Amino acid sequence: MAATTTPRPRSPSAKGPLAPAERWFKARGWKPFPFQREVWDAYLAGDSGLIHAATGTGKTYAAWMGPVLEWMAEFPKGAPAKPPPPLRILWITPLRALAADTEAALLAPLTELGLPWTLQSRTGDTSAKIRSRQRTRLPTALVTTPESLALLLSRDDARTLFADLRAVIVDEWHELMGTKRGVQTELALARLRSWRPQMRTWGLSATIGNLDDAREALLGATPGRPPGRVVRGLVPKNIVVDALIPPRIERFPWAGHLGTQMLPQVVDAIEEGETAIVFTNTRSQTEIWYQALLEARPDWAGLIALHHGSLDRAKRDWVEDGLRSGKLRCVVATSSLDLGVDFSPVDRVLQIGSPKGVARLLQRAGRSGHRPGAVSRVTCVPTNVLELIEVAAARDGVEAIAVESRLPVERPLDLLAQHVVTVALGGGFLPDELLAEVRTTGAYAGLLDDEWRWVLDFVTRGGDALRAYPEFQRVVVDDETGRYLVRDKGVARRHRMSIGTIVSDASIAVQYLRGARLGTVEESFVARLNPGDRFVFAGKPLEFVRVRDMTAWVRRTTNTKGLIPRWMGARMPLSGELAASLRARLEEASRGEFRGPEMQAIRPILDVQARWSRIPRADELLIERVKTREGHHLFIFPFEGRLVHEGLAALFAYRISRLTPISFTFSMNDYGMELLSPEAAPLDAALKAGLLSAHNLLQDVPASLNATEMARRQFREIARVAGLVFQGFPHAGKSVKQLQASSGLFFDVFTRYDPGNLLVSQAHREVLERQLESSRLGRTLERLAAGNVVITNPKRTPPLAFPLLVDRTRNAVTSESVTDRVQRMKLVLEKYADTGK
DNA sequence: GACCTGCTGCGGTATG
Repeated sequence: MAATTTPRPRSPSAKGPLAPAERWFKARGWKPFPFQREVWDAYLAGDSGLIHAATGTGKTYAAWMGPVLEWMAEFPKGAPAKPPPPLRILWITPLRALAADTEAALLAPLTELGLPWTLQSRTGDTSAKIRSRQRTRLPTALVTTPESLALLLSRDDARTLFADLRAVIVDEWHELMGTKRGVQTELALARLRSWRPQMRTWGLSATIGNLDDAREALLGATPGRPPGRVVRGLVPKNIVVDALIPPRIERFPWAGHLGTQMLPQVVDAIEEGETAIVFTNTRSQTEIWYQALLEARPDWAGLIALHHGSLDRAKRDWVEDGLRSGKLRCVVATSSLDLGVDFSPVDRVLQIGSPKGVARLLQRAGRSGHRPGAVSRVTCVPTNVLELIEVAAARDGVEAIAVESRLPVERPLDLLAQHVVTVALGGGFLPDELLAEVRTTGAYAGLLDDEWRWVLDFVTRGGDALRAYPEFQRVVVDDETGRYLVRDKGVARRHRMSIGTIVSDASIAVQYLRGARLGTVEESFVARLNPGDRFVFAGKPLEFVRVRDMTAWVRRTTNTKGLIPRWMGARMPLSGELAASLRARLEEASRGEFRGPEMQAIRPILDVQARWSRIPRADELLIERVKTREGHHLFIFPFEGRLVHEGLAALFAYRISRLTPISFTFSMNDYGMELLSPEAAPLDAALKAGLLSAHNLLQDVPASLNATEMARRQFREIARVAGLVFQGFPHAGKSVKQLQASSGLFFDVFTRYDPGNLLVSQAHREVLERQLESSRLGRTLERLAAGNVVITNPKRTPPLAFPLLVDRTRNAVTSESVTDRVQRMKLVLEKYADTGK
């Protein structure tokens, strides 16, 4: 390169307040991104805000350097080395594993810039040494989880602990927001802000549909607070969504979700890259695919692994290390690998089965190409013909950045009760002051005076029903000062041990007779086993020996043919965004337009659908009437996700049965539902009578299935969070069955003797919102009522309906329970209406 | 053509 005499202009910030950060970046051959400078400037100006950017694009240092620069500006000539400054920065993350990782990443600038700081994660490394040190003094910067933060707030010296706090950074805020863990974080932030009004809050988030809501929830509803920034980092990386196309579509199944027919293509795809993650939707599916891959490629033994939430932590850590170091060629995983440590060597991501949502697919795609500017690619593997449409729809969603929203949780009173006890422990409170503080959170901004009084009564006297039991009088009022306090040592201990909002599923451990724990399976699975039975778990063929102490003892065997455990997890419905894209793709197909390789491939099947019945347009509700030996089937296709269809099926059955006595058997999936009856249902009359009307929703919708029983089950979480049931000491804990039994007892007692109990109404509300997606259900009915109904009478079961037919044989829901549901729905709706929501 | 779906996450006592 020719020498040039032109002097380079000095960077304007070379001497400014950002200089140390610029120097630090330069030393590593980096250059700050404009958004990083923007955040630093905003921080130094005293602003709070939200940064949204993809992972691996420098948002960590965007958030971290603000407080670092502030400190350096305070000591232009160098800070005194000793003693290290007290807690200034709190870094909140939803994952223990992330805490350790973050700690390592943040340490480098501290040492290189010569800051006399201490930095520790309270979680992650749970060694007794760090714990006891933190009991006396906290580090300058602390990486922690929402639960650990709540524990800190329960210390009686909480206020002095945070006396020097300058900044709180909440990592992965999109993950927390929309859950009770997020609300717990909001409450903690409100507490900290009341002590440190100048404190700055920065959130880090992936792209979601409602970033402004996310910022509001994070920054709180304090009157007169500055609006706060939303800083956009490097977001739309190049993301490629493609698919493995079945070689012979006419031989590809019309139903099913395993997808092992695609094994050869998946093996080829794994071979193309250095390291791959194969995502599946369920835990049992990872076990099945792991075995299948091993069978296809025995030479991959030791090079492939599996990862899901029921595997022992040690095993998962081993897998994550193998992925990070590049020792593993392929890991089959559930969303347990969605978040967390950065696996830079991963260059191939496959998704088996429906992606379910745009955000979810983006998250998974982002696990590859984990460097700024790199291309992220995800390859979808259909497990049945119809999923090809979902792939095309998901790509549309990714291209249009039609990412799902995370809706904030509104005033959960179980968590408020927990928080009130935490604060009573952490120095005590005066009711009016705490109420004002709680109302500065987004979640409780609309908290009613009555609700607040009810919560106070609940923690001090146990509410109306438990008045007679001293153990529920957890908080007492000091006669002289009027402060609410916890005096009882046992109450304090039990409370600290049950802080948090996560309620575990029923499970029992699986362990070698002499040796390592493998993970956990459900009690119901073990109950089916006899000694000597074989099953495959954690990728290992095992022989069941016996159950003792909540542990299933096993020994190794060689025969890989055996049962595979199944876990009853939540049912993820197709997201509203993806469902809309799906309807749009069908609409195109109905006009004879087949864009892209997936739609081209599925064309023969959709031709069958069109010949036998019809391909519905986006504004059409397709209803297929089919008569078989089994009876009269109605197949109805709103394309709104399984949960909504569950509610709709119950509603439709109820409305039809009001016209004529008739009983139905149901099945549903993400596309629609089947109502099967021995006689033909009076469909036309029902439509005329308002089958699809959203009008009488509040009277007609039981909002559904076995609502009381569902609420009763939901109450387990509420009872746990509110502190009604104590889980017991670690390792000697109560079984989940016991917990379910005692929380069920509370539910029954409250329902009968304490009709005003607000936790019971909360259980009903949570069932409606979470398990039945009632607001989406209402919107769906409005959409259906505004569109056209198209009824066809196919001779045979067409492709769209076929999976419903298969599904029903698996788990039939009879309309016996519908009658019960309908009876109960009025109760539910009255309660729902009572809460004013 | 008659065919196996159901995720993730945290925290904690006591020690004669």
